[in-house]
Parts: sequence; C-alpha cells; structure tokens
Amino acid sequence: MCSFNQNWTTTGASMDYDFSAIEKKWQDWWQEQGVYRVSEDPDKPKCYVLDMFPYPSGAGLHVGHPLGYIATDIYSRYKRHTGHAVLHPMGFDAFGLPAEQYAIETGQHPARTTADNIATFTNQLRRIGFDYDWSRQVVTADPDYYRWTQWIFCQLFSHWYDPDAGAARPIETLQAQFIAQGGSDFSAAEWAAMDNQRQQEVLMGYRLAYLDYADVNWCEALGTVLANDEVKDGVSERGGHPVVRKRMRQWFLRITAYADRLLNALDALDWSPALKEMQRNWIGRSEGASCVFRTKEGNHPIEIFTTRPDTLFGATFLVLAPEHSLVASLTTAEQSAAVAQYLAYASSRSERERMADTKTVTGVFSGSYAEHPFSGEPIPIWIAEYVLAGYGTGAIMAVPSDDNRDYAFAQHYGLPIIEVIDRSEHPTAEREDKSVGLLMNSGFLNGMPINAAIQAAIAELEHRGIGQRRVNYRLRDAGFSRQRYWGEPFPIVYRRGVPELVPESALPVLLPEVNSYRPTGDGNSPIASAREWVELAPGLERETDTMPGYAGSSWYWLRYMDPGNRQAFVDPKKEQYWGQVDLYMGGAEHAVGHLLYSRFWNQFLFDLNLVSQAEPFRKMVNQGMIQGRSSLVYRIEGSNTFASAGLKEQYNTTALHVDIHLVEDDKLDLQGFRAWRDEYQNAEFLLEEGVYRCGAEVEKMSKRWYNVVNPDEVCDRYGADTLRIYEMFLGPLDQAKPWDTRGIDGSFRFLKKVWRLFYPRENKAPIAEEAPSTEALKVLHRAIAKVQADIERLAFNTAVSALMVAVNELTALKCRNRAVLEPLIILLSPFAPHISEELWHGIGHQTSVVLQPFPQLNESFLAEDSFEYPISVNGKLRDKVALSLALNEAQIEAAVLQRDLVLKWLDGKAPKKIIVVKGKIVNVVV
RNA sequence: GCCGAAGUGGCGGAACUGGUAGACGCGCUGGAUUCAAAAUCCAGUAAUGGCAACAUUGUGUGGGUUCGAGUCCCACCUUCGGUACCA
Repeated sequence: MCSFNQNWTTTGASMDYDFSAIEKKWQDWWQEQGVYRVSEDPDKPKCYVLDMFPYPSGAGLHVGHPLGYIATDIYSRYKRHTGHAVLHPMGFDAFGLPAEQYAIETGQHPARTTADNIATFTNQLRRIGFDYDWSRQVVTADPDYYRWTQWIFCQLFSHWYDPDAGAARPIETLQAQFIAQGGSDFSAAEWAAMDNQRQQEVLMGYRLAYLDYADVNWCEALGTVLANDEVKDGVSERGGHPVVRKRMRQWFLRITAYADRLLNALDALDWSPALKEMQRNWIGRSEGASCVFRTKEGNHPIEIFTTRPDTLFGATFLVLAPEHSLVASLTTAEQSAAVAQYLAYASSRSERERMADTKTVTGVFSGSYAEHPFSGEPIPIWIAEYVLAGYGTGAIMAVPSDDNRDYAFAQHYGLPIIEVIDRSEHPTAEREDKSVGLLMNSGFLNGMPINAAIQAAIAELEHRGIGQRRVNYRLRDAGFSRQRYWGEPFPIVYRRGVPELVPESALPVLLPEVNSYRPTGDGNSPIASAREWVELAPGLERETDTMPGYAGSSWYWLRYMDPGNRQAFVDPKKEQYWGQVDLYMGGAEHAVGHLLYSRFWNQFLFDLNLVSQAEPFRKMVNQGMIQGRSSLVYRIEGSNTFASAGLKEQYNTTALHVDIHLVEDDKLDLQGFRAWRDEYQNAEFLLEEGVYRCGAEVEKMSKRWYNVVNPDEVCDRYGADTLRIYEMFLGPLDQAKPWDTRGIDGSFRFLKKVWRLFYPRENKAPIAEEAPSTEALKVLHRAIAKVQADIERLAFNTAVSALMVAVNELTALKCRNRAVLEPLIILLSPFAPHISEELWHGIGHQTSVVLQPFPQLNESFLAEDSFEYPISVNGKLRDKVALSLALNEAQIEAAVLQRDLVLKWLDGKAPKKIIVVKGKIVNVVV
C-alpha cells in the first residue's frame, strides 16, 4: 500500500485505459449536462432509492462507508435504464456531539467545522461517481431545513393521541372534551375551575411532545449532562469523573402512544425478519392484567402488572423494585435497618453489575404484608433488585410455581410455593410452559386450561374493580431534550413558567451566537448564556435545551422530495408522487433507534394528512460491515527487537498494531516503521528470508488499529470504477466481509479486459458493424438474464461475476460486433459508469449511456438443443453424456445403458431402478 | 439466557424451488514475452493415492428422510449481530 504506481499506461496512451482522466472527464460532463437531475414525471413509474445520510465526521470516509451507497447507486442506475423516474439523493446529518466537542476544544464554531467536513465528504463522494441529484442535498443543521424540524415539533406539541380515533388529533379537541364532560379524574366543572397553569399541566399529560421529569447522567465535575455513551462504568469517559442520576425537566415524545401501530405495521413491510424482530423486541408488547393488592398495614395499595393473571392463587409474596415509591412507607421499624442496608447495596450496583450476574438472588423483607385479593391471606412484601422500577408498575406478584426467578427467590428465602397448574398429564412440560396444564388450588379457576383461566381471572378482577386487562410495553417515551449547543433550538417560550409555542411566523428559531460552547455548569445548555436571546421580555423566556441528534433524521427523506420549498416541509403533490421509499439502505446499528423514530414521525404526519403513506420505508436492507485487515508486529518482551511472524513462537512476544500503509504483501517497510514512531527509531528486526513478515487480523476498520483504507487512495491507484466493482464483488451485500486491498487487482484487470474488448492491442480497426455470431449473442443474453435478475435481488457480487464471465468469453471469441458490445456497455454501466460512458462515446454516441434503455432479453438465444447429462450410479457421479433435449425419458435411459462406464458399474447386474430427470440428471440404482 | 444470522479449498465467495460442490476472483505453481522488471498472455490449482485413466474422501459435529442432501428434519458445537432479571 505504501508505493502507489503511476496510472496504467504504456505506449499509445489514447488506446489505453487511463481511468483518472476518464473519471474526471465524465464526472464534469455529467454535472454540466445535469444528467442526474430528476423531477416528477407523470409518464414514468417512480422509484425512490435512499441511503442513510452520513454524519460528516472529521475523519472522512473509509472504504466501508460507500458499500451501501455503491449498491443503491447501481440499483438506482438500473432503475433509470428500465424507464423509472429515480430519486436517489444524498445529504448530511449535521448536528451532533463531535462538532460541539471540537468547538469546546478549539473555539471553532461548529457550523464552520461542519461545513468543512461536509466539503470533504462531498469531494470524496463525488470521486466515486454516484448518480445523486446534488441539487436536492439537505443538511439538517441548515436553518432552512431545521425550521421544518421545529415546525413538526410544533405539530407534536399541539396534538394528542386520541385512543378512540386511533390517531393524533388537535389538542383543542381534547380541551373541548374537558369543557363538555371533564376528564378521567375530574369533572367539567372542576376543569372550568382550574386556572390556566393547572389546565396546561393537565394538557401536558396528553401532548405528543411534552415536558416531564426524568433522570439524566449528571457530572458535577464537568458541570454537564452526559449522553449514555459518554458514561463508562459510572464515571465520565472524559476525565473519569463521577456521574450521578439527577432529575431534570425534559422534553419527551409520546412514541408509546403509537406502540401498537408501530408493531402491527411491521408485518406489511419488506424488511428482513431479523430487523423486524429487533423492532418487535424493542417495542416489547405484552398482554396481561393489572391488579391492586391492599396492604395490611396502612393504606398503600400496590398495583402490579402480570402476564399470568391465571396464576393469581399461586402468588405467595409481592416484590417491589428498590426504587419503588412505596418502599419507605412499607418498611417496618424492625426491618428498617435491613432495608436501608439493602437499598444502599442496590444503589451501589451499576447497571452493568446487575446485568453481569443474574444468577445471584438478593432481596430483603419489608416487614409488611399485603392481602391476597381472592383468598384474603396475608402475603409478605419483599424488595429485590430483580424487579425493575422502569418496567410495568415496578412491582410484581411473585408466583414461584410458574416463574423461574420467583421460584429461585422463594427457594433462597424459604417462601411458600403453591402449585397452581396441574401438569401431571404432561410430565415433560417445564415451569413457565403456558401451552399445557389445568388450573388447580385456584378456587373458581380450578380445572380450566390456562388461556381460559387468564380470561376468567381478568373478568373477575374487573368485576371486583381491583384490576383490569392491560397491555404493557417495554418501549419508553423518547427523551427529546439535550443540554447542548449544536442542535435545533426548541420553538418554545415560557410565559411565567408555562411553555407555549412561538408563532409560526417566528420560525426558524435560530441558534444564537455564544461566547463559549462549554457547559454552563448548572445543567443548562450553553445557549442559556446568551441572555439577550433567552430573555424576550420580563416573564417571557426561551427554552434553552436543544433537540437530540435524531430530530433532523426523523423526517429527512421527505425533504429530499422538495428541498427548496419555503411554504411547506414538502409539497403534497410531490409527496404523493414519490410516496414511500422503495429501497432504504443503511447500517444495522440504526435498526431500532432511527428506524423506529422515523416510523413514528411518519405515522404522526400521516394522521395529520401531511403525508400519504403511513409507513415511510417499504423495503429496508442492512448492508454488512466492511472489516479492516490489521497488520501486526511482534515485539520481544522487554526489548526493542521485533520478530518476524514465522519466528514469534520462539520468543515471548507482544503483538502490536502497525499502520497498514507501512506494509505491502505482509512485508514490513523497515525504514518506514522506524520513522513511524519515536519509540521505534532504533528498532531491531529478526527477519525471515531477508524480510519482516507481519501477522494479520480481521477486525473493525478503525483509526485505532491503523487499518483504515481511504477510498481516495483506491481511486488514485485503481480508479472509482474498480473501487465500485471490487466492493460489490467482495461478497453478499448484507454480510460482514474483510477488506483486503490485495484482492482488488482482479477487479482492475476485469475493467482492463473490458477496455481491450473495444481497443485490442493487435487490432486498430473500429468496432464491427456486421451481424455477430450466435455464440456471441448467446453470451450476451446469458449475461443480460443473469445481471438483470441479480440486480433485482441485490446480488451484486454474482452480477459482477456474470459480467466477468461474459467478458472472458467474448474475449475468447474475439467478438467486436456493435450489436453485442453496445448492450454490454449498458449492462456494465450501473457498476462502472465512467469507463462505460467513455466506451459508449468511443463507439460514436453523443448522448449519455446513463439514459439508455436496459438491453432486452431474447430468451431464444438461451435455448439449448442438447444437454450434457451427468450420470450417477447409486448417487455417485460416474459418467457424462451429451444428449439431445428432444429425447424422451425412455430414450435417455436407453442411451445411458449403452455407456461403457455405466456397464462397468452395473457389473453384469440389471439396474434396480433408473431415475431420469429431463435436462438435469440421470441416476442408475444398482 | 432469549431472539436473529451464519459455518463450503490457502483466502473472499458461488451453487435457482433437493439433481455435476467449489462459478467468478485473489493467491500460488509452471511456462511465454522482456536485457531485466512491471504489465500482459497461456496452462494447472479441494485433499489423498496414481505417470495416467481413475479411485477414495470431502460443505461445523452426530443422526435421519430420499434414487440423490451444502440445500429438508432432529440433536449438538462454534462464530457474529441484537437484547438483557420485562413480571
């Protein structure tokens, strides 16, 4: 990798594949000609192909990033060839922490560094030759963009989710309802009696964007709130300062209102089962019942959630989470010391520790008892960390007979166990098996199967007014506040503490300039220090939190449809034309976060009739990660001597990563290595056959492992077309695969072979106009069939392989006919657009190959009249014979039985059976 | 633990609904060309045995279904991704 060759040229430069000149030339030409400009065309079917837009980091792109972009580029170019109006845009997710962190360190305005990084990314992307319509680029940090992010937030704030309508409705409809008939726990008269502030607090409980209190990661030393990934093992990642939970008022989005719709709509989407399953698990719907247990001492009803109300008679104790609000009031004097000790222990345990050992049973008795709602028996109330405060009601009824954790707990503390499911008919059934068994020891439920008992138990709970059917979700409402500078400001002002929207005419609310991007130290965002911006008037202050990173990315695909619109976030006509994203490509790391938020925003906008489709992404594909291939050197312990890979076993060595740019073909550049780091200046080497061999390891491509390959390097050395072909040829799109620059030669040679097809060394004659041979046509049409089918199923590795086969065969046939080579260029052009455009113009065309129709498959060229039958004897391949496909099965059988090899294996015996599959195989059973 | 994906030559990988395992490419070996190198071209390349024809073995492991299994079924092992005491 260290020494890049000059471009591939020998003599007669014009007849050689000079990729760097070709690529530059056509990129400029496409730009000038506006070849990739798209608009709505009612005469064409539409196709919307989308990539997850990147965050423009300072590091630039590595070869792993464009994998998905190349795939969608090929797909979108193919769709252009097949007559579609194709929307394939690109933009930037430009708000985020790294730019802000850089600003804190250097004082550079994040807008400035973001713009620089976008320029770097754009240059890198342009070099690869994508068919983006750059005039549609969106940047989430651009005020023209984020005014609409703010606008959508305004809609979320001014709507509530009406469960009766199953859709979002204006908050005024709820107000009207309160005026007319009151709410769930107040009458119309009581509503009327409330002051505005109180009324607003009630409404806040319904808005889809609302304020509530939540714990954040607060770091006193840094004076700021930290994101989850900035906290490692309870201390800040930077500086290692302690981080504590702190309650702060935060904005939330009520995504839980849409939980059921988000879950149900998954079925109709063309996403991988794995991806759907991740979303289902994240939403985590479970059906069951809530039930209230009265306490023996004092009036402290405990509400629990259970998915197994049928086992209520088996509930022998209750368990509260250590953080449950009733823990203090239910702890008796005798138990207070033990409980206090346990609570101290529980709060000292990090999430990580709690996760690590789920086998250890811990808990403490509160001293109090609850009353069993059906039997009236007293049952003890325990406190244990295996019950989570954040899920359900933070309290459970423990049924040791039918829950493994409850069972382990009961065993450990000697609590009673009542069997309530009779599984005697099914001796192999395990605890928690819901599919078999009849209720016993359960009063009115006795003898019922489990499902019937669940229904009966819920009915009884509802009848007695102590519980009800309930659906519970794991999904939480999404925290939407960040105490940061570099994000969208909220379009919110507080009038004497009551939040209200700024008028629409005041949008966008621009980020103020600040003197310092450092946290204020009191938990507020840096923009709180811009006092003249915050204080609009006495008693009228702006919100100083900003929106999180996912705000801008939750609707960006809609903006691409109509990026310049100043009247609306998208023109409804344009939205109706482009509709759903037909193919969405991106990394699996966004499987739950981004994809769930985006679906939620889209469902909401759909409720408001602002978009025409409930679901934004019809087909979603996750591209696999391209891994790096790291190089390793082996330092002999306690020395500055390095042993070559083959010698390392003889010594006690430490493997160290070395920059792959100092390694070629696993051989280390010794001078380069000594110059690389001061500490290696005097390094000594133990060589093998005169060279130092490095070890290698496949791992994530990362600066940290010095194994990053930049696409620019590859473009310099081989060209963008080779990069594109190689990335696709590497393996299936959705699989993780290692990048090995050594393998790229094959793709480069392939393109050179394509070039030679048009410009053979020994033949300077122009392309032949006469009719091609049947063999050449057969090769062409086989390629058309395979490439087309493979692009449709996104199997680009085998499509490239099919093109290689075609080029090899046409080279062998010395085919130079226009009628074959012209369609071949179009087949190749989605994969390698630059060389294709050059060859296309080279054979006399003036217009772009991009705009050509895809070659029409003629099946008649694929038809064969004979087939070489493999003949197996007892399933083992023994012979082959070419036979006409016109023969019937009896004729084939007869021909096979005459074969010498078959007779030899029959060894004089008559065959037991002969299986003839026409056009496939013959199997002789002896 | 649970959910999902995947285990095929020295390497990346191919094989449609069960029908010639290893397409295509890398690498490697030999040869041509060259003063030499690069580049290019030709031949070979799963393993084992054999000059060869050919034979035996072979798609993570062990069973099974089938005329026939990389592909289907059962059990298990390993790797990767997600998730995590979810009541």
